[in-house]
Amino acid sequence: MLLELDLESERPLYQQLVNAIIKGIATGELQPGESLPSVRMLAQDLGINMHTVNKAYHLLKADGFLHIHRQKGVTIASVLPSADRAFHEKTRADLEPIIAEAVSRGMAEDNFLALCRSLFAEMRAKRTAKK
Amino acid sequence: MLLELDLESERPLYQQLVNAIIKGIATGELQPGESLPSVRMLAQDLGINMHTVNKAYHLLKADGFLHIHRQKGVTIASVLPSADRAFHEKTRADLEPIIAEAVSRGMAEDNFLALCRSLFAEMRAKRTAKK
Amino acid sequence: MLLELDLESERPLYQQLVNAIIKGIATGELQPGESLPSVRMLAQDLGINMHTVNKAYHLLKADGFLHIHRQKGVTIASVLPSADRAFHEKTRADLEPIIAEAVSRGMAEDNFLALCRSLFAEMRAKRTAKK
Amino acid sequence: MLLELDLESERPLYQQLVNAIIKGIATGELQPGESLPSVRMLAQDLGINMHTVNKAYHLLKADGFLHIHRQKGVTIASVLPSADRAFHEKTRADLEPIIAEAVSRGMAEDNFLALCRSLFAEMRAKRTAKK
DNA sequence: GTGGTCTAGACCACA
DNA sequence: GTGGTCTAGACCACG
Repeated sequence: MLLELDLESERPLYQQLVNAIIKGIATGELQPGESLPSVRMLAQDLGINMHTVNKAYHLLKADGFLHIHRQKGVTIASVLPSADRAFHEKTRADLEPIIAEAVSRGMAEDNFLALCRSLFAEMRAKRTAKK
Repeated sequence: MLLELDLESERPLYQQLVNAIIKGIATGELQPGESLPSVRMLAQDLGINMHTVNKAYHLLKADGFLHIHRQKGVTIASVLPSADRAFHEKTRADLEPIIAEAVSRGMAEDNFLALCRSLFAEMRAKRTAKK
Repeated sequence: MLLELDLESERPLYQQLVNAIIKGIATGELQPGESLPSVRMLAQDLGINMHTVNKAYHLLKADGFLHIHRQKGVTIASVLPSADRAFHEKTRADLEPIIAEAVSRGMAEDNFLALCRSLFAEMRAKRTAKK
Repeated sequence: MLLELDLESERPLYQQLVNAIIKGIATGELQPGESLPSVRMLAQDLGINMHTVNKAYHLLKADGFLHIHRQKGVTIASVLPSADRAFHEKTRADLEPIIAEAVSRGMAEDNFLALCRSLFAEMRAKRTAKK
């Protein structure tokens, strides 16, 4: 899997890593049960510090996306976390300011929904390409 | 307009302020051309630091949502910024990790779109109520 | 509040800190809403590294015992977490090996319960002494 | 005796093994004087490293639960260690953080004691069933 | 070789 | 001055 970090971004590196891995899961590039590089390996590959990778891994572990074994290393959870109520609320809170700005700028609801659909389609595209 | 800040939130206060004002515009609570409290007034009302309000105002000015006159004070722009290409790309970038997580958690696309629609409806609701 | 860390112990320093703070809450030495020293201050007082204190604080935050504000610093939660089902199960899992060894060594159930009661009494003692 | 190890657990395998064997003694599944599988056998059965089993056995030997003879193999001690003063203190130290958290979370002392009793009962249950 | 822990020290965002 | 982030490098437990 190809990971690209933007060292210039305001978004913390560990957050970018978290997003990249979740995206990898969404697109099927990372399959449940699959192994991830060790913290040190990935850190070296990305040219960042071990602890930064470690933090990303632990956040994903806390959310149930990863399993971390002391010896076997890190793997994608075989059973991924579900879209529970807490996730719905978090998503709603995240979307609100985005949609508020879209409305303020006069973006049509249909355009916004089309944008969402295209992103969903993008995830699916890689997923099926994989098969 | 009623502003609610969450001092416990991880989101910076100035960011919450920006979001709240944009939401106010989206719901019609804040009309184009309308005046906003002075930096000092709002800071006092909210019990926060003047610099925090200032930062929020200037970010909104940079985005074209506000005009800041040395004499006349702060007003909502009479012509709001449009949903230009840059905004589309920013929105796309913001939505990507959200949608990636939704997909990873097995949330159906329709559920996600329904959530977006309900947020749009919420904005509209206040808008028409206002009329 | 007096914190004592055992640098020789196998138990990680951050874990000892977590335990000490929870004990402080149990005995009433630390009251809900009360402020805790900043990570740097406490680290200096204890002669340990800032990150170690930080880790302890974040674990306690994750469990709902602490609030961490970017500016105001760290405070004991005003509403402490409850003894929910997850806590019961964790406690049961923690107690099992302890009780198994007690049984193996022929310790009478009553003696064990008396030991528990004395520990409860100890917490209460400081609590009422405080009042 | 059936041994179940949780490879995903944070608890080291050797520690789980120690606990499992002590629990076996507590429930009577393992009787004083009884033979245990050799290090190699058990390691193979459990699919774990020989050194891990070895470490568990030696810890139990140090506590007086096991005898290790070069020829006769490994057996449960015919005279089990007693609940001496050192054990009382260790138990007290182990219980303290657990009880502190229970108190902090507002768990009633009676509930906690009931939990302990149920665990004692569990051990006894298997013991009598065995007879 | 893996992650876990701890240290030391730096720069930044926030208010 | 607060916590947040990141780096660099060390030693240890585990298997």
